[in-house]
Amino acid sequence: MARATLANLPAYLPAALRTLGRQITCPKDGWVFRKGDPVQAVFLVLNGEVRLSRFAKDGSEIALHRAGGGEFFAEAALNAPRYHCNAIASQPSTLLAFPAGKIRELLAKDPEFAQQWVALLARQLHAARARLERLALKSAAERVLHYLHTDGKGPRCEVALVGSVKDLARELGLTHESLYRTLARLEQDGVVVRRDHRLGLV
Amino acid sequence: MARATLANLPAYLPAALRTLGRQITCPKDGWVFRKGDPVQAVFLVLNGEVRLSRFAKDGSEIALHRAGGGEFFAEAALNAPRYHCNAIASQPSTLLAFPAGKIRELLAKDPEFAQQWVALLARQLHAARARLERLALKSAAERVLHYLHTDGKGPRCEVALVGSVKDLARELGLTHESLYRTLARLEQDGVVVRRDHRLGLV
DNA sequence: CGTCGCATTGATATCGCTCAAATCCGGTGG
DNA sequence: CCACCGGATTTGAGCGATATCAATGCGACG
Repeated sequence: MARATLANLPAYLPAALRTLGRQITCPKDGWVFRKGDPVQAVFLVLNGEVRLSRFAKDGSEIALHRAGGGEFFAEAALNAPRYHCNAIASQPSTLLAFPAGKIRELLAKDPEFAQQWVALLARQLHAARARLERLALKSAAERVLHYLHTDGKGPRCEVALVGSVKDLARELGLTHESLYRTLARLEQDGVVVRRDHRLGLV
Repeated sequence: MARATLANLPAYLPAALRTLGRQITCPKDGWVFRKGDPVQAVFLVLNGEVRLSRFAKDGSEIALHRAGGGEFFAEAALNAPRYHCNAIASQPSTLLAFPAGKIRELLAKDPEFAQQWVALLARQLHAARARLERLALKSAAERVLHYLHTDGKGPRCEVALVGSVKDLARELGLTHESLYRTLARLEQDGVVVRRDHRLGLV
């Protein structure tokens, strides 16, 4: 039952939303919504991963965003009548769906919620801009170092390589072969270190 | 005097902010704020460009974001006590500074403003993700066509080339030489047309 | 009239992409 | 327990598109 998920809820989830989410599960490659569907909800990923994407005319899929555990997605849909991209689970996932109408109502009536929601959007915007700046870099090594500087934790700018290196390659807009070679060269040059499933500077 | 800038204010600027901004000018390479400074304001670029950056240990500057005319920056600072990056003018710039305290107050007390602010952030997030999708494309021609499809108006997907082509090149993550060649080839192949200062399909 | 920045085109170099192959590893089923 | 399989990882070779460097023309502006 839904209450069992309360333990998994992220700390930054606005209090007003804690009882509003309807839990849904999605198998790998299952569709959460499709481009053009009427907007009904905003989502929070509890487990798994959902990718937002569009399909080019040649059939190739272009990812706009990947939302992992603890992340919202489709927040920007609040002002739109229809979704403008597809949401597909990259892994078996459990989500919380928050009715868009309720959220609009809260924004209008609950100042505290509005502040929390603004903070949430600002965080996402910040992350998107960092990624944008990263993709504008021309060399693979620059992108890796930019990633460490913006997403790394602690003095060593360490990041956990949670999935496969191929996933990181997608995040950086590189082929996995290029990323392997770049990581090998950076490590050989003493710029980064890989240990266990962590990557850091020095 | 500050009132003279009212004509330049973007249409999407929430009404509550129109009298709140303090205009400041910044020379090229002038600092707007530094990492660690207490957060005092959120900014809107009227003219010029401001880059948000950090400095790596080796002294190299890593850009997190560049904000151009009509764009806000440091909106995410509303929730933080101190700025977490540097803001430096890449060109001589004029900005509007909105006191962070006032904005927090408005968010708490003015539901209409809160909704407008949320809509503003959502629009920016949407635009950022569209650009992300574009930068993930590998070929210059694909990026140009994606730009026309997403930002173009009307059946011909026409866009006005407001600034220099160099500016568009930067937006697309290309050198201006590559963009010139790509546009020439696309036009020669009958895919796009350039007339006056407009670019469109067919 | 000189200077400056944008526009345009040419020549060359470079870096990442593509195709290819070998190895490793975990899981699965016999 | 072992054979097998699929996916991730890693390295190699070559190509091609874009970056880079360079040169010229052009218009604006002082």
